[in-house]
Amino acid sequence: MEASIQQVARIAGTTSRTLRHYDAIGLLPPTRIGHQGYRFYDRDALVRLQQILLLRELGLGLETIREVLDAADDPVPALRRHLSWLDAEAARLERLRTTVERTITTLEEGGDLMAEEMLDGFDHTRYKDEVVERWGKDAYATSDAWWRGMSEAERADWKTASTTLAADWTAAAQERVDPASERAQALAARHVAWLGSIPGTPGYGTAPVKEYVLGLGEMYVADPRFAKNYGGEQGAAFVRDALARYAELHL
Amino acid sequence: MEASIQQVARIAGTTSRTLRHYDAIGLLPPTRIGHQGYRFYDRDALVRLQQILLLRELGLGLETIREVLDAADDPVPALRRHLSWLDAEAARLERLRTTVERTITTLEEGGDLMAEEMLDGFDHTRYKDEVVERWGKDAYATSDAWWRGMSEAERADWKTASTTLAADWTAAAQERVDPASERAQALAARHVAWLGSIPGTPGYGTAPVKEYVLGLGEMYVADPRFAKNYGGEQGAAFVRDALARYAELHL
DNA sequence: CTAGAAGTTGACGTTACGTCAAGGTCAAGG
DNA sequence: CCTTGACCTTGACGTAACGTCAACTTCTAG
Repeated sequence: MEASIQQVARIAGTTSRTLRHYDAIGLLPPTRIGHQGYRFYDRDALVRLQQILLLRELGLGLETIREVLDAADDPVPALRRHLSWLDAEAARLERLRTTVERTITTLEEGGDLMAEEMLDGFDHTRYKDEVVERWGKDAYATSDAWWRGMSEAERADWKTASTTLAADWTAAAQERVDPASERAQALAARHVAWLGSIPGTPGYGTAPVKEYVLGLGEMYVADPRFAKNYGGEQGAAFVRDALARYAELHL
Repeated sequence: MEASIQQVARIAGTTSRTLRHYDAIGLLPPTRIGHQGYRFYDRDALVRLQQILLLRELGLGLETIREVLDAADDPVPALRRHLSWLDAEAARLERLRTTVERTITTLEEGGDLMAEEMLDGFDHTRYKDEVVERWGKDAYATSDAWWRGMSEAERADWKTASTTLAADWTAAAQERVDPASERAQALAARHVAWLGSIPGTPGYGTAPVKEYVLGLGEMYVADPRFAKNYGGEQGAAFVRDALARYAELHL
């Protein structure tokens, strides 16, 4: 039993264009090609098409589908991989959601789009809840007061310094420097000194508390808002590793 | 203060290619272009770039970003729209997850990829839990026994009949027929008769129970596994409406 | 003066088709 | 026999947001 391209498309609930596409990429060649060039499909082809469409609905790419079907492989491992991909995507969306909501809140409280950026170097304010929970209300209140007490010019200077630091981190990370190298450790020293200059930091006046530094490092990696200051997740991981080593040796 | 394309890219944590792209699509033209064709950006451009990147991280498209920034519009509505898009995406992923898991289960229980398709017309087995809960263990057991008792040939015939019915529904839906029209109601009659021919269906022997038919209609729409048999959500909604009307008038 | 770093403009590749465009094939009806 | 209409064909462009050469020019430091 043979069917034309249009008939097959209707039966399977897709379009003739899709079938031509699958032919073009070699995923589903027609059973027979008439002297006029018309494509004809038999029952086996229809079965394969159904499998393709099934897998496609699960969200797999055509290339993956081809591998699964052609290898006559057990499709379960591929499906499991796909499952974890779905999970990763869901997690990403959830993070986006959180960020968007936070941005909306910021805007509605009177901030402009840049208000978020302006605080880039001043991580605490954006993590009020976490900071309060982990380091106490006083730490937050102190640094908050310090921040609010600065003049515009002072803030600008301070921001420049922190931006420069972040840029240097990013550059080092992009050059794939070893976190244990002198260069990275020098940056870590600057970073720690910078942290120590912020009133409210645990250990302010002497040197920041080791656990505080380690915790910050993790936060840089875990949260995209921080991570982006250091060149994404990779960069943040580099910062975290360098800071961790520095903290172990010197704090 | 001016900076070259490369410098700006590093500061903002992006690439020069991206900046050229933004120039090309008119999203962020450079402040000045040197006699050599080099692009130079000033502080304002950098601010705009930061805003662009911020919005981009939230998942907005460049076109949307342009609208938000150029209209000097309140970005909150756009962000809210984006938020609901994110929600829809999350829901979609969740559905996919469920389906993939179900497929894995099916495969591990010894079914092949087609086992899922083979049961297309025989909805009950795929909804064992729901069916049992709503219509009782007996209904499920009866229809299951009936299905297993058929020969391959009988199943093939039966499948053909149900496939044809689904195809007819799909065609009618695509032609935007009115669910109350004669054609749609004739299909509904066939559908109800078909349901009535399945042992285990509530009302088997006489006519299917009205609530059962209505419930099925909702399930067709709600679950993509059913919906696809009738040409997607739109098609399933058509089937549901036609069935609902038929059930009200005749059951 | 010359290497190397950085800049430029094309242009193709990516995903899975949708959507014309231009034209050949086939069955039915006048 | 001719037309109409349905169905088929092969291109080829468009999509989102750049990555990645390629080929060439310009700037900067030794």
